[in-house]
Amino acid sequence: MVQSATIKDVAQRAGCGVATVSRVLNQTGPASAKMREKVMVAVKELDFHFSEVGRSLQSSTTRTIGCVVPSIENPVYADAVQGAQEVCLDAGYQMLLICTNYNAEMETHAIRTLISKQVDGIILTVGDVNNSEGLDLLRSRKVPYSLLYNTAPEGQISWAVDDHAAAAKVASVFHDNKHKHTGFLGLDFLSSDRARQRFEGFAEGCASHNMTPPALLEVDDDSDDLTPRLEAFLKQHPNITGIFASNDYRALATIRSARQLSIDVPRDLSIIGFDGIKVGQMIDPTLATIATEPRALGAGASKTILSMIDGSTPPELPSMDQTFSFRDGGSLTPLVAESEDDGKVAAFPSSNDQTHRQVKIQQERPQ
Amino acid sequence: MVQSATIKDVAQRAGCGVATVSRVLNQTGPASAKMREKVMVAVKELDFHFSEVGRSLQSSTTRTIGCVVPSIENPVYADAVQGAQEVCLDAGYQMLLICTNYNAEMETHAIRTLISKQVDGIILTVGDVNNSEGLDLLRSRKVPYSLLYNTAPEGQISWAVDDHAAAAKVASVFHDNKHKHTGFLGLDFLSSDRARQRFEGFAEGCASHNMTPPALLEVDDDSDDLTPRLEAFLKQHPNITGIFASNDYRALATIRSARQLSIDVPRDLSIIGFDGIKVGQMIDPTLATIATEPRALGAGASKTILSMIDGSTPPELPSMDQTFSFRDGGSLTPLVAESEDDGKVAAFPSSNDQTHRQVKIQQERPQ
DNA sequence: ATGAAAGCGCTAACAA
DNA sequence: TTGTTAGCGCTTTCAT
Repeated sequence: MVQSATIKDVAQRAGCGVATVSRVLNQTGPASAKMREKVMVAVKELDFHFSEVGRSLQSSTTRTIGCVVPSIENPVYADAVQGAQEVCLDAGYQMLLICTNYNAEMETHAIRTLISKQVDGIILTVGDVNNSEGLDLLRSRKVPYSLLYNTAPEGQISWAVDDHAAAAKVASVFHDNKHKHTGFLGLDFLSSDRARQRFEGFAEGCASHNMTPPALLEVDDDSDDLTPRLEAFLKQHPNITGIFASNDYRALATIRSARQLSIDVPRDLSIIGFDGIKVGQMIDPTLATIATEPRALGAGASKTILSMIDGSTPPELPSMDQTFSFRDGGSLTPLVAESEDDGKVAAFPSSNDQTHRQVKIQQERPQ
Repeated sequence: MVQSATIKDVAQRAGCGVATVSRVLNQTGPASAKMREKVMVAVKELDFHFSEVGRSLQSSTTRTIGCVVPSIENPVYADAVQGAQEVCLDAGYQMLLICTNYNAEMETHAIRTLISKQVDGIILTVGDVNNSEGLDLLRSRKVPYSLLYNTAPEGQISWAVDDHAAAAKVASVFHDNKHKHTGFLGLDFLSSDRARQRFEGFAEGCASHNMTPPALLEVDDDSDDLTPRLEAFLKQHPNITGIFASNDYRALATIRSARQLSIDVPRDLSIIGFDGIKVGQMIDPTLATIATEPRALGAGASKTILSMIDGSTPPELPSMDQTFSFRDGGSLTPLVAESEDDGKVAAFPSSNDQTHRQVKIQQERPQ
């Protein structure tokens, strides 16, 4: 890497002191027209640009924002980071990105690194908001930070989907469509804040609509073959008519597995996903889901950070129910109950015989 | 942001000079056991960490790699960046990410910025390899860089899919499945290197298999409603039996549009996509596509950069045909030709009447 | 209006 | 073995 021209080179070439060059270029002090001219010429000739490193050392500001997320292979984070990055760039900041792969140690290390690099602020998603070494570090160092996709602990700012409310909304949608017996498909839901919020919100929503408590289908790993698990699950809970999958990929996987089991979606089983990924609307049936706006959340987090840095008034967080919306899709269909005696009788035949299942439902359908 | 302890503070506390602290911490010179001890204690007490900014100024190295890609909303780039980032992190480097939104000005600006920040190397995808201001800049400044997803100009290194060969492979797959009349669906294909490569490779592949030259369906924008365009296209080219979409999203959109036109995929029309996104295998029909490995490419680009920086032997580029593989899927079906007289007669009924189309094909199918 | 010089945190050459 | 100091590129007093 060839040595770039420094301010000294410019000064020399322009025949003046470095201070003059600095003043001219930064418009931070007086300068005669001829000096300005000479400096500008020298700058052009040398194609001079300030070294941000020198600047940073002197100003103890780096115009860099750190961003720590689990993985941008997850499009939710990718989009959020993209949104955050754009806002930073517009404000003349660059973004240092570190992905932690859902690893707590990496998380702490990443934050340490970013502090060492003296980023002016950090946007981050942590594994556990209530127990994060990195977060403690940030607080003790008074580094501005803004949480992203974490449930905000009291008094803190987090740009996140209200998982609890969104999941409750799913329950209410199922209820509106006459589904009474539902299941929740989640991954690792006991160790992840977000998954737990979704399950609890869903369960509470079901309860408040007098639906049966959702049955839980927990998968260990997304690479698992879902089909046998789903089969066993449906055998065990034969009257389930709707499944809430904790994200869209798992919803798609569920549809696929159902198909392999000759269970038609939505005729025999309704599915609702979470996130609102783009492909959900490009497939058949389209995916009913909770649509979220990762870009907007990322952008918001950036705006919060920038306002903390320059002391301007922070952007307002969206109200809880603005962080998501239900998006209808072909994977959800209203259920026409066979009998309605007090809701005690299953709205769905309890036989697990697929043929029967299909036939019954076909009968139930409007046409 | 509270002021962190500096090396001076540590020296003071340990009762020694700054050089000693530096030597101890960097293990870069002699130090008595007791001095080492005193320093370590002071470091612990102050929770001292080096300021990378100070270090960078002095060493003119930042342990930072710049990464410039169009957009990480495109999962291909997101995955590549993730792969690149992981390799950097493992080597103790951080990554500055700038997305250009497919904008050439942004691209140049991004590169200038990264140079100002004195990144030690840059991984980048440019719009036009043969005419890039940013690339010129990098060359004149002798900044190590590695191209990603660009067709490598002679003598340069680029971690990319061989679009031309991959597209030719698609033609040969169509041929193996007895398709003779095909179409190419592309976006902005004349101004983008990659799209052009894919079209040309496909066209050449068709030619070499004595298929008719592919008909071109160019869309202006992914948000376009494809359905009417596809309808007009198929009306104009009634004997087309297979479409190669220039990426998987467009392939999915094509399937959806076909469905709206009562054209069954793959019965009436086979579709092959490009990229190999995850959802391609989760939907029905599964998507036949060119599978690529963005992570591996990103990781490779990082390794190249790192080797340029430390002067070690660079990783070997994968051979052209290792950069992709054809992945079969339900969206492609073999065609059973109606007549085979010298391949001059369409393998597909030329009527554009959908019903007829379906009926004809149903007759043709094995069962 | 301009320049000389101090100092940001660090490393490395040189002295002791 | 240890400390002093120059200097990396820049901004900012403080003289002039």
